[in-house]
Amino acid sequence: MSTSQAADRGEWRRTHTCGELRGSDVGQAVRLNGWVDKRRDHGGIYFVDVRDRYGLCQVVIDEKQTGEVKLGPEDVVGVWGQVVARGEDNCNTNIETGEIEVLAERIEVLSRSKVPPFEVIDNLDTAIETRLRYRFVDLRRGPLQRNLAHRSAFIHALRCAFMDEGFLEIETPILNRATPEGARDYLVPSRVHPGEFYALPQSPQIFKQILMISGYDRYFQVARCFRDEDLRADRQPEFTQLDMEMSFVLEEDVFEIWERALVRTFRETMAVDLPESFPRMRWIEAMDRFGSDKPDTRFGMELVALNEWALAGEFSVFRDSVEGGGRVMGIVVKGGAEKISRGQMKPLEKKAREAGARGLAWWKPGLSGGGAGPLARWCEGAHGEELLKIMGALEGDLLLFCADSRQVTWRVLGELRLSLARQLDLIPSGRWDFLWVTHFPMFERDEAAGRWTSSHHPFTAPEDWDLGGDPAQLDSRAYDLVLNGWELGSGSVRIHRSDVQQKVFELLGIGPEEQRQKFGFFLDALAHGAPPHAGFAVGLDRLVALTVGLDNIRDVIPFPKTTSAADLMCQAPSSVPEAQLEEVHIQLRPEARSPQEPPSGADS
RNA sequence: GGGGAUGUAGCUCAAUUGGUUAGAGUGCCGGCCUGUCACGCCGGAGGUUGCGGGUUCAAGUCCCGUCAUCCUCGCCA
Repeated sequence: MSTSQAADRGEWRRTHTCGELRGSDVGQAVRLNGWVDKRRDHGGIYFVDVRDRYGLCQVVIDEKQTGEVKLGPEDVVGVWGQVVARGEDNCNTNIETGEIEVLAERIEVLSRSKVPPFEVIDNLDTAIETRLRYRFVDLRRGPLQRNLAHRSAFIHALRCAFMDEGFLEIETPILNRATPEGARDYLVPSRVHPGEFYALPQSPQIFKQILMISGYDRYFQVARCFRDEDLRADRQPEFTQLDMEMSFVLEEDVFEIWERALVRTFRETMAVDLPESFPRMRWIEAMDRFGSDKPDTRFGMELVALNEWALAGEFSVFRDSVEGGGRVMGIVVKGGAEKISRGQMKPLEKKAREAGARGLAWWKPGLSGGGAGPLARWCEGAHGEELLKIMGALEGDLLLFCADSRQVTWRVLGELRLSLARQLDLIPSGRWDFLWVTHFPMFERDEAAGRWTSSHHPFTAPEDWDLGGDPAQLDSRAYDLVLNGWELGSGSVRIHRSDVQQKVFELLGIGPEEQRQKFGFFLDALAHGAPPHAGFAVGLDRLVALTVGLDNIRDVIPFPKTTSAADLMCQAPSSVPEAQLEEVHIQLRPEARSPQEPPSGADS
């Protein structure tokens, strides 16, 4: 065996991948390349599994043939040899190439590997920290390779779907102008404009609207977006959207395009048949039935309104809540009387309080009235019977209640519903419950700042173009796509009239001067022939994660960042030499200065 | 910014009330083995117990601080 002779001569072409040889290839002379996986040395006979992203192939080494062979884990090798049948007794049905093996004539090590920090195996329980630090090893593992291959196929199918619908794929700038509102921007200092900064796009929103104004009536893009906000399992500081926009359309047109694209993509990449059309639900209905604007509709346990019943009863907490403009709602946990013990009520109550409730009223109805729980004494006789009827509950169920403002009631019961469903394993698997949520409110009140904010974004069209009446009551033409309780994406019919856009800015407390300064170009564009238009963007990381059964988006992203937005492999972010800062006219504040040493990454 | 969890060998974990030389599995290295495929057998190396400080005769263990990772609330138009 010689090291890198082949490399010196450039003879590293392979005839086959490690995953493709079959019984029908027996007798062929082949050349394989790959990484050394498992080795099984029996003295006179030496088995080596050689791996690439297509699979695994057993190579048999007889050192009388090949000379001495010393292979370490993850060495990159080239193997010349002959495909031979394993014989019935020696077949390995666990791998695709299990009928054959390659009898090595020559082995060359193209590249030696250090012992890897963890094994390249499918079922790995190594800490994510180590995996991210050595992501180049982690990415060799089957699950990651399958996830990224699926992601590639999935995005390809979506891209084809939009191309076939006549959409143009158009790129928009990464270096943008910082805009007020929305998430915190990632900033990039300008060298040629001292003291000025670009912002990375939170989304291509304004550019895609301008593309509509410019007549590109069907646009899409696989767009990277950046938001400098704190991370979650389903949130990375940079993420990918399939972003699109269309002119001369209504909501339904956008929905139908996406339904066709997703049906096709699920069929082509997963052999899953989605329904031709997804249900639509108004925002207010989602909130009243599920306590969430991204309801998981795979299971029931819906919220039940109990105002009338509460007013007919004697329980003053409930009565006062309703009379004070609040509401009383409840949920039924089927069979919950037995499944949720008194001791298990404590964590539920804690959860309710965390969601804003002042307490948690509950009732386990008894056979002949009464039963258990703080509410039992208020549910005796006909009043209790009435409650069971309204809620569709029976003896043996657990009934949970919340009396508060409608926002708190939604939130408390919405969270209890989800938490109980997970705890009691009520969520069926294998379901793809897509849902369009429509008619979001136009504005939300920011009490702390004493102003209105857009609940979607400030370019969203109102239901009423005159924007009359109480801003709190205005519906917008924004919509979300929800899958299994995850918000996959959002969009809206946009404002195409500069007068309406200015009115919305004013309602949001952005005065004429600020409008001119920050959005002048956009208002100008709107005043130069803007077609009515609407659009949507889907978070591909989330969608792809869901389709491979993950609740964390990290493993569908090749190089994800940690919850503190660090890249553990490259150790980004890092400090930079003073000279580089000078070029971009930046002087660090004292508390931001790091020691002279280059950053170690572990202590910044 | 707040809350919670975790941090011991390359990896995954254990270590009694604070008490002897910090152990196991796995991986790695060496030896043996001609049909293994989670190969087997024998042997070996491998530790700043995240970091800093404190309490104590004695700290992996207790206290304070700090860093990192994960989950989460706020935040994410």
